[in-house]
Amino acid sequence: MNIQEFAATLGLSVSTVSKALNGREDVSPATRQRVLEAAEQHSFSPDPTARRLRRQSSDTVAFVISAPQVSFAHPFFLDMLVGVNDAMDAGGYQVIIASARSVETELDVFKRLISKQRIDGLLFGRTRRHDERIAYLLEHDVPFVAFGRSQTSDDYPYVDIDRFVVGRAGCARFIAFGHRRIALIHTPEYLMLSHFEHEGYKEALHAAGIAYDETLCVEAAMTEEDGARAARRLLELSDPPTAIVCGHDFIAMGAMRAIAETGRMPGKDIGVIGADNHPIGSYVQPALTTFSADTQRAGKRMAEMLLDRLSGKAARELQEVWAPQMIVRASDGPHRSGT
Amino acid sequence: MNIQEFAATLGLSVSTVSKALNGREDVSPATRQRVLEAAEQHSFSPDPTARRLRRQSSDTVAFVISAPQVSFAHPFFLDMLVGVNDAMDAGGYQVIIASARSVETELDVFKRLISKQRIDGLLFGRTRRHDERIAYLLEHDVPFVAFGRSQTSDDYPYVDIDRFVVGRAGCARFIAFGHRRIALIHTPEYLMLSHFEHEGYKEALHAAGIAYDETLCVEAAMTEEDGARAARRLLELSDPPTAIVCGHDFIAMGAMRAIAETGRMPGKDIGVIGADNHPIGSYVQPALTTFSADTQRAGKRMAEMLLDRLSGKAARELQEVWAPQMIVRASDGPHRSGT
DNA sequence: AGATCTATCGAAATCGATTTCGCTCAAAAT
DNA sequence: ATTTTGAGCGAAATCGATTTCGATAGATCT
Repeated sequence: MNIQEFAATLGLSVSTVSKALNGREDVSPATRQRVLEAAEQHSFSPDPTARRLRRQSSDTVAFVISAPQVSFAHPFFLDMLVGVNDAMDAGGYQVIIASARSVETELDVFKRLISKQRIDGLLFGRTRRHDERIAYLLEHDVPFVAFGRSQTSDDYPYVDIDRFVVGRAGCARFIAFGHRRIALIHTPEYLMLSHFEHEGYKEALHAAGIAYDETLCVEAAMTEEDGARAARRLLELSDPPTAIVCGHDFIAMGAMRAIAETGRMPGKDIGVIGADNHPIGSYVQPALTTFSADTQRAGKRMAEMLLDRLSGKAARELQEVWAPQMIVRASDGPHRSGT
Repeated sequence: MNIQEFAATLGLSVSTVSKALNGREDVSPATRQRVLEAAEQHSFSPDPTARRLRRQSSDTVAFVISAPQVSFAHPFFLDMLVGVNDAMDAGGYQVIIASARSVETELDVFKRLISKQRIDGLLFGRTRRHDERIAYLLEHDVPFVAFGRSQTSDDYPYVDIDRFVVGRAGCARFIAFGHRRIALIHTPEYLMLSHFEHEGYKEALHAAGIAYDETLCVEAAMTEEDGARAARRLLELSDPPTAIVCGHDFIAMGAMRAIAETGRMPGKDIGVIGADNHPIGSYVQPALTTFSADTQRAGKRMAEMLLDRLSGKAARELQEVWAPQMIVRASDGPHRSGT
C-alpha cells in the first residue's frame, strides 16, 4: 500500500497524510490523530526509498573496517559496531559496513562509498599519524567521525582512547615497583596510537629522572608473533630490560612467550603490561595486566557525534579523549633486585 | 550531476544514456562506448536511491545479530559478517546490520526490517529447534538464509556446521582412549546445535556398545560460569565422568576450571573437548582440543545463497552442511586406569 | 454587512532514475 | 520504385513519497 491508496481510504489528500505523518504544523490535531491511528491499524509506513529520493538523503552511514592492520579475532570492532548501530538506529539511520581488504584499495573504498553509494556519513578507526583518509574526507566535505586523533588535522570529530595513559601509567607502575630498565614495544610507527604510547612512556621516565634509552623502544605489529620477535631483540641486549610495556595485548602475549623461552618467568623476572583488554588476557599465565575501555560505548558516542555533525554541529565541539582504565592482574610486578 | 545534465552534455536523451549504462540492447555500440567513456570521465554514476525507487528493490539485505544468547566477545560473528559483506558487495547489495537486544523484541526487529525498511533479504544465525523467526519469514515470503537447520521447517536455505560431528567425534575420541564414563555438557536445549550434539554423542556411545546414561548429560549456557556450574554437577556424581564433551569452548573452559578446583588436572585426570575454536583455547592450560570451521567462508556462502535465492533458485537446492575439523591440542587424552 | 485573517487542506511540482512504446530513417525485399 | 523491416533513439509515464503554494471556509474585526 502506498500513500495514495492510504490517503484514499481516509478520504484525505496525500499531502495532508504526509504532513500528518511527518508532524507538520498545518494539520488539525483531529485529522492528525485519525491519520496516525489509521496508519497503525493498516500498518502503513511510507516507503523509505521514495522518501529518501525526495529528501535527498540516504539515511545511511558506513562503518569501514580496515582489514590489513587489525585482527578480526579482536572483539573490539564488533563491540564498537554494535554501539554504533544502536545509536544510529535510534537516530533513524542505517549502518552499512564496508571492508577494505588491502591498504592500496582502502581509499578507493571511501571514494566509492561517497560517489556511488551516496552515503551521508562515515565512521572508521585506527587513525594514522598521517592519514590520507581524513585528508580526503575533509577536502570533500564528507561528514565523518574517526576513532582516534591524527596529525593530519585537528578539525574533525573523534573519540579517542588515550594511549598516552597506557605509556605513562604502564611505565610509571613499573618505576614505582623499583624497575629502572623499562622497555616499550609500541604499535607500528605510522599509527597514531604508537605516537602517544611513546610520548607517555617518555613522560613517565622523565618524571622519574630516568634517562631515555632508545634501544629499549622497538616496534611490533599487533600480533603475537611480532611481539615475540620484538621481545627477543630486547632480551638479547647486553643490559636487557626488567619490564616491558606493550602497546597491545597480542604483543604482550608474544613478549611473555619470548620471555618464557629464555627460561625466565614473565611477571616475575620480567614484568609485562599490555593494552586493549583482550579477553584472552585473563586466561594466560600469568594473567595479563592491561588497559581497558568501553568500546561499545565509544561506538555509541561516535555515532551520536556523527548525528550531531549531520545536524550542523561544529567539529571542534565533537572531540573526546577518554582515559583507559588499568586492569591489574598478575603480569606486572616488583623488581627483583637479586637478578 | 544527474542523468539529465549528463545526457545533455552528450547531446543524447536520458533514455539512451540510461540504456547504455545498463547494458540494454537497443543502443548502438558506438554510442554506448561514448556514454561509458563520458561517465568515466565526468565520474557520473546514477543515483542509487532513484534507481531503487524505480526498480522497486532496496538492494539491501540485513544481517541480524541476536544479542541474548551469544557473547560478542566471540570473533565468530564479525568473521561471518565480513564474509557476508564481501559476497554481497560483489553482488551489488548493501548489508545493514540489525541487533536484537532481547528475545522479546527479537521478532519485532524482523518485522520492522521487513515492513518499515523494505529490505530484500535477511541473514541470521543460531537457529533454534522451534524457530519462530523462520516460521514468520516463510509465512511472509521473505527471502533469507540462516546459519543452521531447524525443526520448524526444512524448506529454507541454510549453511550449517554439523554439530553432530562434534558430539560423535568428540565422544568417539574419548572412547578410543579407553574412557567409558563420558559426559556431555551441551548448549541450551532450545538451540538446534544442542540437538545435534546430543544425537552425535549418543551415536558414538551406541557404536561402542556403551549404555546411555542421562545423568551424564547436562545443559549449560555458552558462558564459562555456566560451564563451570554444569561441570561441578557432574563431578559431584557418585560415579563421575572421566571425560567431558562440551558444546562450546566457553563451556569447556568453565569445565576445566571446575575440574581444577576439585584438585584434579583437566586433560590428565579428566579429558575435555570444546567446540567453535575460540582463539582463547590455544592459550589456556592445557590447550583446548576443539572443533573448527571457516566462519568467514560460511558467511560468504550464505550471502551467495541469498543472491541465488533472490534470483529465484529453489530453497532445497541451497542447503549445505559442513563438517567441522577437530583441532587436537592437549585437553583430551587417554583414560588413566589408575584413578 | 463587508472586509480581513487564519487555520486547514489539496493540487501539482519535484526528487532522479528506468522502461515502455512510438517514431525516424536507412537498408533490404518485392 | 515502392513497401517492409528493424536498428537506434527519444518522449513521456512511472516509482512513492515531500513540499510549495494556492484555495476555501469559518472566525474575527471594523
